[in-house]
Amino acid sequence: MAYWLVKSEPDAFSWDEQVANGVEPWTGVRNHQAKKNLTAMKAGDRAFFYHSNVQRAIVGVVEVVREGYPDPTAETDKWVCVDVKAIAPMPTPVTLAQIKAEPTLEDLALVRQSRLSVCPVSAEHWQILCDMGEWQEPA
DNA sequence: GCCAACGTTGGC
DNA sequence: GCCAACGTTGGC
Repeated sequence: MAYWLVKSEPDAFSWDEQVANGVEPWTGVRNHQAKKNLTAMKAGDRAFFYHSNVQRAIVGVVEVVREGYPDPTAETDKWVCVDVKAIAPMPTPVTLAQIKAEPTLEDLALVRQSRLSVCPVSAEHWQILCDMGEWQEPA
């Protein structure tokens, strides 16, 4: 299983909406590197749900339930989206400031490439971030 | 609101 | 194919 981090501006699409909707298509990616990451996602992969801009924190965890397919919101079929399902919120949201203050996370794609909206997360970094957020696997 | 990073576009 | 101009994203 691979791990990821997906970003959304809460003004456009928030974690609360993700929870309310359950399964939601992750659309609107118009960047080739982000698309590459979306394409590499497998069903069952986990991703952190990150609020950019106003909150700047990891606020929840989602699971990939449908692998890459053409993004219906794109004018051409060259862009890709996946479906993700809300699993649970982070008990303690992990802020960007905390992430930047943690030396073991300095290579995180989120930090190194702040504009990339879909980033891979290594298993080691995933574990560190789960610890920081006091993540508990739902029963 | 400003600015840095980065992607895209278009002239040459 | 290079590079300047411009637009967008996202942190501060």
